Amino acid sequence: MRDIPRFKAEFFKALGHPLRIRILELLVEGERSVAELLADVEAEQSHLSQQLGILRRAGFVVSRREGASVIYMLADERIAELLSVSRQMLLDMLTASRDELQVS
Amino acid sequence: MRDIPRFKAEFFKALGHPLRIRILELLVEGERSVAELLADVEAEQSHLSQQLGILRRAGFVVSRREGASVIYMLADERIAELLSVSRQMLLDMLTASRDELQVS
DNA sequence: GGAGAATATCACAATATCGTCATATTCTGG
DNA sequence: CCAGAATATGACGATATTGTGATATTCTCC
Repeated sequence: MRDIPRFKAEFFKALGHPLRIRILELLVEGERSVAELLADVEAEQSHLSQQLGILRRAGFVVSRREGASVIYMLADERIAELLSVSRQMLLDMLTASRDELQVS
Repeated sequence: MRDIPRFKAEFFKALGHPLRIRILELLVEGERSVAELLADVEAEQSHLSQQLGILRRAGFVVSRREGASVIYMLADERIAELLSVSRQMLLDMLTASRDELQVS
């Protein structure tokens, strides 16, 4: 299996969009219908739906139909872990570059 | 600060390329010169250099010059953690979809 | 200082992703 | 069954990313 980097790159690429990150952050707090997501996010309905589709096909979220609406939830709790590790790394990077500016 | 999703997306986008993942996986094992990386990776020299630049600007790696060559290393040990979490999640996803095929 | 190794940058065609608008599908209530 | 709400899909121009080949830069050794 020499395609692991390819799969991993696909995995991370699916996280590489502000709207998709926003969606995942909302879903970390709990499952939500598309309408609820749409209310919390600044995006067109079709755009949201498309990004949900990308997350679904990448395996980050699962959906179920409930009457007229569709509910999305995280497919794996480790997604929250990924998001929080990245958040902490980002904060540290920002701090580091701020310190560098101080020095120079 | 309402641009956190934007920063996080940039962060993950920098991981969203097979060659960049490959580079990071090699650097998890220890620092390496560009020439050494080039030997372990199937890519043109200029392409490798460009992807190293992306990783450097994104803050994932740091480099130092040592004589005629340039040595790269991970900027943060948590990168190894990110890669291993993603690997495990990918394996689980593959297992899950294999099981689904069994059933149907 | 010049030749050549090691690395980085530039220019650019090929491809992929993004975001919008229009339209299709699936459900509910009457 | 029909109207309308909720969600998904298709088409497509705009923009970004990829990967290659050519060239620039930086270093070492003679």
